[in-house]
Amino acid sequence: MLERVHLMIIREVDRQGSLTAAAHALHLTQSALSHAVRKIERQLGTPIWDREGRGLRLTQAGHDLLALANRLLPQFEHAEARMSQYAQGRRGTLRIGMECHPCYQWLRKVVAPYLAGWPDVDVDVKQRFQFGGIGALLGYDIDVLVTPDPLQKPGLHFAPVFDYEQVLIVARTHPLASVAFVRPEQLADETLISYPVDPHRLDLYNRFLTPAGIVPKRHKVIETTDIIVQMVASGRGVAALPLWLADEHADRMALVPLRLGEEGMAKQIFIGTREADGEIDYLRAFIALARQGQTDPGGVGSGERPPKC
Amino acid sequence: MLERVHLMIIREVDRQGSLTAAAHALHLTQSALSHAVRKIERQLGTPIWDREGRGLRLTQAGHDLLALANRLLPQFEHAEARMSQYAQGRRGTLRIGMECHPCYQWLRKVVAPYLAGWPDVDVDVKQRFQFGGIGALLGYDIDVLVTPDPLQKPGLHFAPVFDYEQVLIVARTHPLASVAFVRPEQLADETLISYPVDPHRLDLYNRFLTPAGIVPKRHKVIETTDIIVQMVASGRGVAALPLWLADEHADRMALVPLRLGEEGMAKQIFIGTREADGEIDYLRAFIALARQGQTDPGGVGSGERPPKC
DNA sequence: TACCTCTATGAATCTTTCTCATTGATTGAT
DNA sequence: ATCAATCAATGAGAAAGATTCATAGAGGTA
Repeated sequence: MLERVHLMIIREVDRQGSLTAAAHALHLTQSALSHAVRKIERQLGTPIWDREGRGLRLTQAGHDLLALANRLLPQFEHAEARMSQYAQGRRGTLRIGMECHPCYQWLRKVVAPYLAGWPDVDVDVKQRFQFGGIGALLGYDIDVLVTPDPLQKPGLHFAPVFDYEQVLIVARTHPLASVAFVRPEQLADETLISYPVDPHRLDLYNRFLTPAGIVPKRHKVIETTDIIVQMVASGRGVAALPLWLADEHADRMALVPLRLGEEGMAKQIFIGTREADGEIDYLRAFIALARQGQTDPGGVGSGERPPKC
Repeated sequence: MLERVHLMIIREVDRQGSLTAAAHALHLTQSALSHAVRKIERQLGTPIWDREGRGLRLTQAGHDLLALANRLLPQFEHAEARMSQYAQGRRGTLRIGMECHPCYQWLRKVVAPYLAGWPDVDVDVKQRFQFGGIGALLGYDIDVLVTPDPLQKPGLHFAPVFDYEQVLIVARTHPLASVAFVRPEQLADETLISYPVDPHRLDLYNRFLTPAGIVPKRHKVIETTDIIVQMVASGRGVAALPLWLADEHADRMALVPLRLGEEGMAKQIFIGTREADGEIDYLRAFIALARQGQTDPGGVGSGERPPKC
């Protein structure tokens, strides 16, 4: 029978490149591994590796098993970690996925009181997903997804947590700095700075530039909000940010937030969960706390600013 | 270490309701199971069941593990099945997911030549998905998804396979039978028959009725195309079908296909795969064959009708 | 060719798992 | 209340399985 060990062997051989090295990594002798491999290959009836001289190369079957290992082993590991948390009296870990770069600051304001209110629950935040946030949610890599794209799917549930306005930030010395609002055409000759996200997922394109048939002169990609803000302040480009984030930085930097279009660009952040998890109390509590910010400005975090912004 | 056996035990105890019964189902003695359970609980540091008199009830930790078991065990089983196919010289099983009821007839015309061309590949078709077709694709429950909703996600790839026109079918005796095309208002007093799908996913609502603010008088749900057609022919309601399917039945039944709106309702069917599977030859071949129908009417199936319809 | 490195294999040993036999506890029926 | 039936727990011995040691074979390299 195909066992967890076998998957571990396959994964380790792939990582280390040889049976001998994998054996050491697994704290076994080379002989033990060889025996184990021989046995499982005989049981499955198909080789996992082609022996090429002194080396191995995965067969088609082996590739399948490696993919299986990479999918299943993390789940085993996570389950064990969770069990050991239960063992220590802790409730579990709430794994939060973020598909919304600038929401990080907002999240911190939700997580702080949550950790205080649920001392036996840990929180983990992930930001990179092989199959996107929805995939991570469906694949049980995360328990909660913070995203601007709610995407109704069976088995999932999305709830809005807050509304905000997306604005363009420019340096105070920028020619556009004094306009009442920005038109798409006015960006045709600008350098746009954004997070490293597929442009098709940026609302600045979807809802502003593309409908007007405009493409900015250049598009730079930067990971961190702080650097983006500094780049903009130094006049090297413009960027789209939530108004509340822009305001926070505008205090300290030479920045001006500009309305995108005459009406402004309204956005919403949603929080997604699996319907199957509907009864997990500490998860419900998190969502309740997150949504609370929407209607009760003082409820989340420092209270220095309404979370609705 | 948490092993596959443990998950099997947990699943089986849940299915059978008792350790003793589970033991028999697993071809073990009750004693063996008891020992195994005791050991894994000691290793994990947390009980999996609360002992209630002579019975067991899952703890929170146990529920987690049961969920894990239900997620992982099928994947082990599928992998083993695939290995045994490799062992027999077969290439594997192409698991096709269908999110498009009436496409079934089309699929048969693609599958027939595919099976002939790839004698060492099996085909399996699934139509029910816990997390929807996309979830099934991401969760490796299927390898190919046939769907009208392409839904671009990272890690997935969608390709259009054919276009068709969605029409309304009514009985030949129906008052609407002679109109040039149907307006939304004309359905306000009708009984609509559809497949059992969430109305929000029916384009008849999304693109026709809802924009006009119309709701049909009744909405009946039926599983099989044949029965739907018979119900319509007998004057008990109207239904939306692909034109080519409607035509097929119109030959034999007293049916009339009607254009939906002045322009008609154009639809497209897509075929989705995981990008990671891009190099699997028999999968590429399937997609190639499926798309072929789009441009080469004689290429798929009986040739009695252009697959584009 | 000599040498190094990697995998394969047989036999012995050690570890784990399973069964048997038995006990204690709970439930339902008489 | 007692008896019978059912279920889980446990200890000891048996069976099965995994690991190691020692060694051979094979491919690549200097």
